Amino acid sequence: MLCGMAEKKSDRTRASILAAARERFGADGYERATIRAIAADASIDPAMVMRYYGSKEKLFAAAAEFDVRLPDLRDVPREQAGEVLVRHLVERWEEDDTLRVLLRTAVTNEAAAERMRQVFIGQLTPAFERAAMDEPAVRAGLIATQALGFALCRYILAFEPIVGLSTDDAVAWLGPTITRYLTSPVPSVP
Amino acid sequence: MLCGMAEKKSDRTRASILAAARERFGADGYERATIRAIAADASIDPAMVMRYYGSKEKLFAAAAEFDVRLPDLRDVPREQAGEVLVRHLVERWEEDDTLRVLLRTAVTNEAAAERMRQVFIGQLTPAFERAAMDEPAVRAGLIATQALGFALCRYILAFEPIVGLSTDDAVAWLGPTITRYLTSPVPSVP
DNA sequence: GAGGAAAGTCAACAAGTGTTGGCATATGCT
DNA sequence: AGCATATGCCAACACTTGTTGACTTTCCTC
Repeated sequence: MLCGMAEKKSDRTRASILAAARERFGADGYERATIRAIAADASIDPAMVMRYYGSKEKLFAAAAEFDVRLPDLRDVPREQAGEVLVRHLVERWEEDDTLRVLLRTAVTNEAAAERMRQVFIGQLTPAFERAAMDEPAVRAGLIATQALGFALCRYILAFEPIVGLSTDDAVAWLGPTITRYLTSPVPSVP
Repeated sequence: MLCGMAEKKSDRTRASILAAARERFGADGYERATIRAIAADASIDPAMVMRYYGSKEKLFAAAAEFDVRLPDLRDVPREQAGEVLVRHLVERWEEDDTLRVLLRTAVTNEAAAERMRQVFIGQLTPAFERAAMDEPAVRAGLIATQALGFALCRYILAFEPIVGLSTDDAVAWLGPTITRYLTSPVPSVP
């Protein structure tokens, strides 16, 4: 078999290591997710993990690679922007566990926290800037508080009333909040 | 010195251990906060920590002892309830680092997560029940998402736009959200 | 002051961590 | 075939962790 092909053997194990890493990091956090456990999940020797990714930190960096893939908010009217954004975020959260990895680890790992800042401030702020909003950074931050708080309570802390919400329920509750953070004039504090 | 007095020597070191533990747990999370580091902060031998608290888990349990001390919401009109609650929570957060300890650790430590559930669902829900609200658990959960998300972004992840908010700013922005979660009729999802 | 408990120190253990180098195996090319 | 390279496993390392037991010092009571 001539190996210009994409399907090399090593690529498969590389990928299975990454999958196992994501699961473990997401379930246990950075410190408690051990290389040995990840290797066991991938049915492989711990040394292989080092061979392929160099170190635990680099493996984590690979596992936490992420892009929010924001929808273009200029297409939707301001009053629906909140609901569109919430639905996008919740669905994104549900389909991809990378965000859960990031959330679990960002609390104790500075590199993960930095990436979180990049994603939620660094990607949201310019998007709002393009939509010609005032105070785009503050609005991005506020939306991050509600979105991350929801994810924290739903996926990490498992608050029953929040876990029990359907996607539609969540959108119906959170949508207006996000809309207000997007559209409300900056409150003047006396 | 007759030792019926309250000021025994051991009580002081006990307290200094607890203070150091709170700081370390709050700054580093459960796993990275080592007994040795806590002991060093308290200028004491690691063995003393075990002598006084038995184990790391018990020390953590002592350090995470906490009560929200909710204000009585029956006194305030519904329209201001959100602002009152937010102001109370933010101030509580600012004055006492126990909540930060809890937040940092709850993400990886199941015992801390359980306590978080007790505090935010177990204490908030019955308070709303007493105030004769419908769906008290869901409302408690939603308020928890916004409150915890705010704390996460402000104290743990250090999102600059959120760190920069004054207490009054925070109340002005979050107050209406909490009020809506308290008062809005349950959205009907088709 | 003598006796005894309380408070603190020291060194060590057993277990688990990330990480490394050497050695076997298999795989693909000529 | 035979060689070279990629892939994988094993055993060990250096280190840190929570935890323990024996020893010394300090302090209070008699």
